[in-house]
Amino acid sequence: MVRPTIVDVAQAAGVSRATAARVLAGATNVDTAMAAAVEREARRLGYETNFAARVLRGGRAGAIGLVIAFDELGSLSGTFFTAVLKGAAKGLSAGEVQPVLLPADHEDLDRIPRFLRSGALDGAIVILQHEITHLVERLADSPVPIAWVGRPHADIGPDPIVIDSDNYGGGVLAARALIEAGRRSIGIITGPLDLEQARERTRGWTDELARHGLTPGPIVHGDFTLDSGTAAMARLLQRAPDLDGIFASSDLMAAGAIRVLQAAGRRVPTDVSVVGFDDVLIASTSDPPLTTVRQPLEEMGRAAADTLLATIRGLPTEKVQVLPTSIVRRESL
Amino acid sequence: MVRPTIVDVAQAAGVSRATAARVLAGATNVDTAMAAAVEREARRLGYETNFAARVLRGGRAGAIGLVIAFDELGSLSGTFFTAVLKGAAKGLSAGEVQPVLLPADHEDLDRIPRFLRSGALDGAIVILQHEITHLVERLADSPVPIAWVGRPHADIGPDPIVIDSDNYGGGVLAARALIEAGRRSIGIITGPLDLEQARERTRGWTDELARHGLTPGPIVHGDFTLDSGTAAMARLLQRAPDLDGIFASSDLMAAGAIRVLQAAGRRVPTDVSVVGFDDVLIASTSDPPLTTVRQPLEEMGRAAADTLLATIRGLPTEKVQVLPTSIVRRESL
DNA sequence: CTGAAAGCGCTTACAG
DNA sequence: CTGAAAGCGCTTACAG
Repeated sequence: MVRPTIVDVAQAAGVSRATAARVLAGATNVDTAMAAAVEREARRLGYETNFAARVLRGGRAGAIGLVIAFDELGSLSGTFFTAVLKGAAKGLSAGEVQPVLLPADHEDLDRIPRFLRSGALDGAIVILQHEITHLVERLADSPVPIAWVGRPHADIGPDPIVIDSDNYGGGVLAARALIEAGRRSIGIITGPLDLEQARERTRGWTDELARHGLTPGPIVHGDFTLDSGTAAMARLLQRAPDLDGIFASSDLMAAGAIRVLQAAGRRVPTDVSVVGFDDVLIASTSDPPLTTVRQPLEEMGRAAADTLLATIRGLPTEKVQVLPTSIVRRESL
Repeated sequence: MVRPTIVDVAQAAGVSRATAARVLAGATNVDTAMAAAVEREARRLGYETNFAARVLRGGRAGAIGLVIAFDELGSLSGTFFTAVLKGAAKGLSAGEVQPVLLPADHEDLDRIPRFLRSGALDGAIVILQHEITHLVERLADSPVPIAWVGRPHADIGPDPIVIDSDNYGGGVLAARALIEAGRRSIGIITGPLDLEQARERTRGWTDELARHGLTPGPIVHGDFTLDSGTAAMARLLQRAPDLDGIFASSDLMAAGAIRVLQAAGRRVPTDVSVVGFDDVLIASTSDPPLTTVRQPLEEMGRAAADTLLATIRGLPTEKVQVLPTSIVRRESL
C-alpha cells in the first residue's frame, strides 16, 4: 500500500517530474497531450500530493489551530463553544484549511505555544473562555497570526485580530428590557470578571440603569455555568428578597437562577423577570423559555476564520469586528 | 521571524547537525558537554523540530482525523457528539497526537478520503451518525487505520476497529424498566434505521417485551433530534391514544415526546412513562428529568483513541469493544 | 562517540 | 514549452 509519488505519475505519463508538477499545479502552458496523460495517470494511480513535502518546500501548512478549553467539551457550557466552532469550521473548510483542535489543559502550559512554533499550523483561533485566560500571554507572541474570539484583557501585541460581539450593548438591551417590563429592583449575576466580555455586559447594564435613574441592585458573580447560576441566585435572594428583575450574563446561569427562584416559590415572570445572555439551546428548552440577549456565535466563528485566512494570505481585511447583539423575547420577562 | 533549524542549533553549540539531532532525540551515547551545549542553545534559540521535515523523513504525522457530521456541530444533538469528542480528544492528547476535525459535508464526498491519502494523518476516528452513513463505504478502503464509534452497517473491510455500546442490552433495559413500572401498552420512537445502533435498540426492546408475553406497541421513526421526537409522538398518540409507556431511542426525542404528551394533557409519569437513551445534558434539565439508558460516551471516545493509537504503533489491542449501557433512574418513569 | 552524506517528495528558478 | 537540478529540514545508516 505504498503511496504513489509525483515521480510515479511522471514516469507513467512519460514526462519529467517537473512537467507533472506543473500540470498538477494547474499550469496552462503545457502541451495538451502531456497534460492529459499526466491527469489520466494521476487519477489512475490515485495520486495525492504528499502534504509534508509540500509544506517543507515552503507552502502553507493548510491547517489552523482552534484553541478551546478542554473541560468545556461535552459539558453544559459546551453549547457556547460548539456554536463558535461550527462557524469557524465552516469558514476554514470553505478555505480548504483543516481545523486542528488544541485543547488547553493545565498540565503543560507550553504545549500549545510550542506547537505553534513547529510550523504545523498557519495560524490559530482562540475562543476566549474563563479557563483559557492564563494562556493568553503565552500565546501573544506566537510566530503565526492569531484570531481572538472575545477581547483579551491582557496585552496581545500590535494590530491583533479580534472578533467580538457588542457585550456592552447587550448589557444595555438587557437592562432596558427589564425596565420596560416595569421592573425596578434589578440584580445581576455577572460572568467571571477576568473576561472582558463579562465586565462589558455588567457595565452596559449599570449604565442603562443609571440613565433611568435606577440604582443597580445587588451584584453577584458566577462563572457562566448552570451550577454557578444557582449558587449566585441563592445569594441574591438572601441579599435582596424583594428583587423583581435579574440579568444573568449567560443562559446557563439564567436557567440555574430560575430553578432557585421557582424552588423559593417565586413565579417567573409574574413575580420576577429574568433575562439571559447567549441564546443557546437551553434558552429555548428552559421552563419558561428565556428572554435573552443573542450573540451571533456562529457568525463570530465564521468571521474569525475568514479574517484569519485573509491575513495569512495577505489580503486586506478588517481586523477588529464587533458583531451586534439583539434581544430575543420569549417568556421569562 | 525566521525559525531556527537544527543546523542553527548545531552551529551555536559547535557540533555537527547529526550530534544535535541525536541529543534532541534523547540519545544517551553523546558526550555530556556536547549534549549540554546542544540543549542550552536549543532552548536559547527557541528551537522546535520542524514538523513537516520530520514527517517527510518518515515519521508519523502526529495527527488523527475526527470525522463528524458537520451539521451536528452546535445543534441540539451536538451533545452526543461532543461527549465522544471529549473522550477522543483526551485520549489523543495523552498520546501526543493532534485531533484534526474533518467535518463531513455533502458537497464534496471525496474530500475526506482524499485527505486520508495525503499523508497528513496517521488515522481517523469516525463517529457514526445518521448524516455520515453515505461516507462509510468511501472511507472503508482508507490507507490509514480507522476507528469506528458505532457499528457501520456496510462492509468496512477485515479486522476493523469498532467501539460501540451495548445498544441491544440498552433496549432490553428500557423495556424491562417500563414493564416493571407496570406499563403494558408500550410504544417506541426509533432512531434512523440506517444506523445499526438504532436497529439494535429496537431489537432489544422488542425481544424483552416478547419475553414478558407483551406485543410491541406502535413503532414510529425519528432521527434522534428533538423535533423528530415531537413529530413522532404526535403520530404515536394518533395511532394508540391509550399508550402508557414510551421508549424513545434518544434523550432529545424523549424530551420532544414529553412536551407533546403534556400539551395533550397527559401527565408524565403518572399517565405515561417515558424512557430515553444516551444520558446527555437534556436528560437532567428536562421537566420531568428523564429516566434513560446511559451510554458511556466519553469512555467510548477515549477507547477509540487508545485503540487506534495502539494499532498505529503496532501494539496489541482489543479491536472490537462493546461498552456496557446502564439505566439511570430519574422522574419520567 | 562523531560527522559527512543520503534521501524523504515536492516545487520552481534556471538553462535550453 | 520541457527537463535537470537545487533545496526545504530532518534523521539515520555508514564510515571513521
